[in-house]
Amino acid sequence: MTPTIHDVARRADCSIKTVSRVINAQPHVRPALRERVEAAIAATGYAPNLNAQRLVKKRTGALCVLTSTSEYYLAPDVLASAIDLARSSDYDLLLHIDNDQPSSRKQLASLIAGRRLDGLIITPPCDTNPFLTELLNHHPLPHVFIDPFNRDNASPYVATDDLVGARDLTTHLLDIGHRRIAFLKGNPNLRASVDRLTGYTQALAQRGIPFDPKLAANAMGTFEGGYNAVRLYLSGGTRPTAFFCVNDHAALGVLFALQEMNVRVPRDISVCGFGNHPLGARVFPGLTTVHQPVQEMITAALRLLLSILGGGQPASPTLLPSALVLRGSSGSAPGA
Amino acid sequence: MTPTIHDVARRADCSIKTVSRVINAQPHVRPALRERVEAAIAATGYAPNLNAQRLVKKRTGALCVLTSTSEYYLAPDVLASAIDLARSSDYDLLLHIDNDQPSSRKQLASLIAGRRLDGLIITPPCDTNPFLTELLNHHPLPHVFIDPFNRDNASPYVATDDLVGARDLTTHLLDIGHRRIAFLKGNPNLRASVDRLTGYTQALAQRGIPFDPKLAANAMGTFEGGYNAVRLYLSGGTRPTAFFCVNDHAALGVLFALQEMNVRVPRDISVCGFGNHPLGARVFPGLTTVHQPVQEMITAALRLLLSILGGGQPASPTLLPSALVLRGSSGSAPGA
DNA sequence: TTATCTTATGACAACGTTGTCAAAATTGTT
DNA sequence: AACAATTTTGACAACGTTGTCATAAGATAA
Repeated sequence: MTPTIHDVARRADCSIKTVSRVINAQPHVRPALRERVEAAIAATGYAPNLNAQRLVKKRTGALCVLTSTSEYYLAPDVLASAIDLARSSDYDLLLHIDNDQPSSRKQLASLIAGRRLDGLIITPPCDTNPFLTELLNHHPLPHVFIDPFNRDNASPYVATDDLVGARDLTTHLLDIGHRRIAFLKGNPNLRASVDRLTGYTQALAQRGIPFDPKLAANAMGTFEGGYNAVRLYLSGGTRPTAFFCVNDHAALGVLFALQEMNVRVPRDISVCGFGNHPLGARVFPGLTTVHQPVQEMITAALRLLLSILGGGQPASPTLLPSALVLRGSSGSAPGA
Repeated sequence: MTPTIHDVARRADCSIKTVSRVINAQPHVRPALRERVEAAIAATGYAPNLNAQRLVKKRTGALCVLTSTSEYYLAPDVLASAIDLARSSDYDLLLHIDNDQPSSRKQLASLIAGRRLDGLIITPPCDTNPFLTELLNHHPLPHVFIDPFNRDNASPYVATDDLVGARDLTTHLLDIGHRRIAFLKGNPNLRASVDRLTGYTQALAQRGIPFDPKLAANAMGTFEGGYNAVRLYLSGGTRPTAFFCVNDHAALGVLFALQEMNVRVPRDISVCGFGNHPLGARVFPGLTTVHQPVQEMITAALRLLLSILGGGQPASPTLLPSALVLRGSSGSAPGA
């Protein structure tokens, strides 16, 4: 039988309450007794029963990261630090993949309406899922957004400065002689997509280069989208000298298509992505991109959530900086 | 205040036990009363308190996938089906990234010795982590291995038939004319690494081609390992006509190095990986590889674990088939 | 020493479920 | 109609903690 607090108390010849005090590092236990209890804990191999604690403390002890399969690269190593952080605050970190399918909805409802969570971290594009909004309306739950579409929202959030990142990268391309830079747009329901496009146009405007709508095509932010966009572009008349893609997935599609068509990158055409997905460092040539601190965003969001749960004040939104990552896929414009 | 079973009972004018019966779909409730209770549940928005249930049922309600950051591609979409499956059996699926660092160890100990889990799924190379073994020795916990190093182990496991996969791919390379096929080895503590090498040598043997130890170099199963191995090989005398890498990570490193050195793939040298990591479909040329059904392995392992927890018999080990995935990175041997 | 204040300790009732078992209600049998 | 057999229902004690509050034990002051 696994030992309970009673076994420890009996062994240390004291009350269960005293053991409880020792476990929870509470004051009002004399050193001698404290030691006796600690010895008893060690001897019995006692560990407090989580469910009993949670029951009386009225906490579920679970937080959840709500994510869609598509947008972020949430591989375990990215999550590791968040899992770590959560556990050190005595929370389990769950993961829910919200694909808006019936089964996913049902489970989401069971999580939220079933009061199985203490808090929620919502990554895009889940923040624009009306089913979720509805659910949260009826069943209030502390939550934090990552990169939400609507920043005027009352809920706290963490985001990257996509606009500046995109502007900087575009400016860099202009600096190395590019004048015809195509922008491959993404999902317009994502804050990041919109901001990146804005950053692109702002950079052009700063150099007095008119925005040419023909240079802004839709790639849906997917590999296939990027791939198809290139096929379309290169069959047309004037080529761009660079493709700036709303994210790395699209950029990899572009790269693939160009290499397939024997277009030399970056000699003939430069390719840039956004996000600094690990894949970008594995393809040849390495993908020039903008680093988006996904891991930092998640841990920042979790920290925010924990501070809310801890009764802290509703911390102010955080904007994390992005940073250029220059690799082989970009270079001077042909003839520049 | 969130409603409890008492609120429902009061409203339905019956005992809490009856409500409990209805919740748990147990017999011995007359239809009329059952309906009244259901109405009361709907009216109050009642959902049972998980911790109370788990406390009395003596379950933690948590399973954990133990993974190392390196070996498998456990992105959320791969985990999605397992998370789904777990939740439909009323378990939370946790994730622990075991990097054998002090902090990771501490948390692993807290999970296992603290009896915070009902079961464990262990992915390689965690199965060879002595700290874990020790921990499980002292604190027995139902667990299932994925691709364990030692298959004679008493614990049930799920694995892929790496040997056959590697043999098939090697045979394919032989079929299209390759004779000097380099094999880039991986972590010798991984069952998969060993089996893949064996598959390679078996295929050679079947065709009467002697195994040349010079053609078997160590790439550690990493991108950098593959990259460095190529640099080493190509500076030497006779080139291989194909590189068969223990996994896709190494293969991507090989591909990168070759492209950097202007070696044409597959015209000059073919490159193959193992695992069918999503990256392999995103690079140009697409990576020829062997599909390893990671998602199926995880769900199979979970199903096994659930059946054990459900008191089923210790189901027999499962070997899932692998399958060739031929893409652009492999082709006929030069001059063949 | 005695009165007073502070600090330690423990009894006992929560927390919200499910399991056990006895009692009540219903059904079937003669 | 009376009795037995069955089904339905509920009272109450678990489960293993923490919080409340009363009391016991020390420390301090006179």
